[in-house]
Amino acid sequence: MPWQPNKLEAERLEKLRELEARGVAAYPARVRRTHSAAQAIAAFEAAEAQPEPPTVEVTVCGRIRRVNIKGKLAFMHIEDESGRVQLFLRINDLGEDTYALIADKLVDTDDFVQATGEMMRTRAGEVSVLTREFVLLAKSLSPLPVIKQSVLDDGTVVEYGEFNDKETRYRQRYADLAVNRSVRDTFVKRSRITTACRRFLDDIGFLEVETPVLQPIYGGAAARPFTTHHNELDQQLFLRVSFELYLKRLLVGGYDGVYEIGRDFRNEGVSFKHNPEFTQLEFYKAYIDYRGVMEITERMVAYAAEYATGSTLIDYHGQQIELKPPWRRVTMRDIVKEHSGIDYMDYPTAELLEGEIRRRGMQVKPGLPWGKLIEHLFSDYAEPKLIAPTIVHDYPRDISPFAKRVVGDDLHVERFEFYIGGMELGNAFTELNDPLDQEQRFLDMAQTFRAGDDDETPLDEDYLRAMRYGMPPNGGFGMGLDRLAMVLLDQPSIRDVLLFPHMRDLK
RNA sequence: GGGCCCAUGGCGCAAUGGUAGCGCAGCUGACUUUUAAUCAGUUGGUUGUAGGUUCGAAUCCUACUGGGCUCACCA
Repeated sequence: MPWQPNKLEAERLEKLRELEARGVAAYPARVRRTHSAAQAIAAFEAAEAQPEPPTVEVTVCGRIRRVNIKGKLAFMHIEDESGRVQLFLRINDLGEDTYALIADKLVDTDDFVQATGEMMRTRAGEVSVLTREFVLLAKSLSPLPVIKQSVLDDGTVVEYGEFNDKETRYRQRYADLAVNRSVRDTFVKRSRITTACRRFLDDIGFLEVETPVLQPIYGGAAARPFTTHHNELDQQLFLRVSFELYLKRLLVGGYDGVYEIGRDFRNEGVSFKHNPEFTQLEFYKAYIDYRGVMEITERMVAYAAEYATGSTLIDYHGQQIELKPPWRRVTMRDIVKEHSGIDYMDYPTAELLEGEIRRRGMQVKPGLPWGKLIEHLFSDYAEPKLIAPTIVHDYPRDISPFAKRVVGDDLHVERFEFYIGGMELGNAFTELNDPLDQEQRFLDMAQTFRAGDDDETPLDEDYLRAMRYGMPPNGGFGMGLDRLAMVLLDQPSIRDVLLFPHMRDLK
């Protein structure tokens, strides 16, 4: 659909024509910046503190956020990533032609400009650029939503007006970012969370790797995939649902510790904590078991919190949560018993457990495997209560095809998930490295699938071959980085930590 | 996919079946230290789309589209 300028846009187009008529380039190629807004102010304040303050000459660039024309004098605030700085613009300093661009309002809020001059302080005390040269860098044709700000004496910024329509903000994130400072901050912090995890793992000897996104056989998680097709090879491909099987092949290859941070794709429901593509962090480390993974997990999450927010004490949905290790560790059996009153070991088959669940009035799909029933009990009764960071370990074997059995316990495997703020953030195991056991698990899962559980886990022969060459014992870990960001940054929806969340087509 | 709620100028909102208004932004004018600048004047709407009820619909009904919350599946 071609652009249909609205009234405000038509006015700006008219200004664009007038600029052209006056020989002013609206989108010049040359630009020069000596200081960011924050640097310009800092440099002036440093100079000011000296006994004989030197002059501070700057060229700053940014987007105009406020214009106040007072006859032959004008003020502007321009904003770059570092913050805002005021321009002090007088007809005497700029000359009539340049000043006319401002006085005739050919330059608007939202335009990008460049200003050169000496730093000074206005009568009201605001550090400003006494602008001598004023250059339009980029004309804005569509006005952004207007939010006025006032700064109180204590430095708090009060905003008047808002741009708060969630749909428009998600669909036009660029506008959301341009207008809402706090949104910009959120994504800076999210980036720092990723950096922190990467740095933490690098520092303890992990190797960052990249594995295929397009996979002929998907696996590693119980999830429905997106399918695609390679035309030239005439090959059906799946977008990965996890990295697990490729990363563990690398341990066979001889690396002791590998991790990947990247996108997983799951063709399932969308909700406040599910997006069709999401960022996953997985690592696998040889010669440790899930106890070792627990330790890494606690330290990594605490490190990320500290690095991104400055503290391991976070505020999530009004609750204070301390992330400093050690975290509570509790078995699945104990946590389910604690919150539901059911000791599922008293009901060691699916039939018995389903009967007990129904007796207590819970709705549950008939014919679920034992482990799935336990998961339901857990997520209904226990999960929402796990606000403080909690490691829940020793999962039912029949829902965990890649984890080793707990020694002397046929029904449980060495697996844990960890919960913060009542939300699952990650999943980890002592990884299965017995190729024959693994093959049997694949076959069992296929059986379950045929029995009606619709999360297919296809048999990956190549993965089994890799394992037959010998895989070192290892601990593995997967975590949704988006969810970690939600918790650390106190955001209510995964869409608030995704720059471009998935949205339905507009028809 | 089910349930509930929402959709009105660029943005934020009003109008309880009877003339679609307000603030900000915009536009015109005044103003050489303002800062949510101020003062005077002023433009802009087929009320998400398509039907229906009614003398009359932003308002009531139906369907559709998009969004939010929630339940189910999942990380």
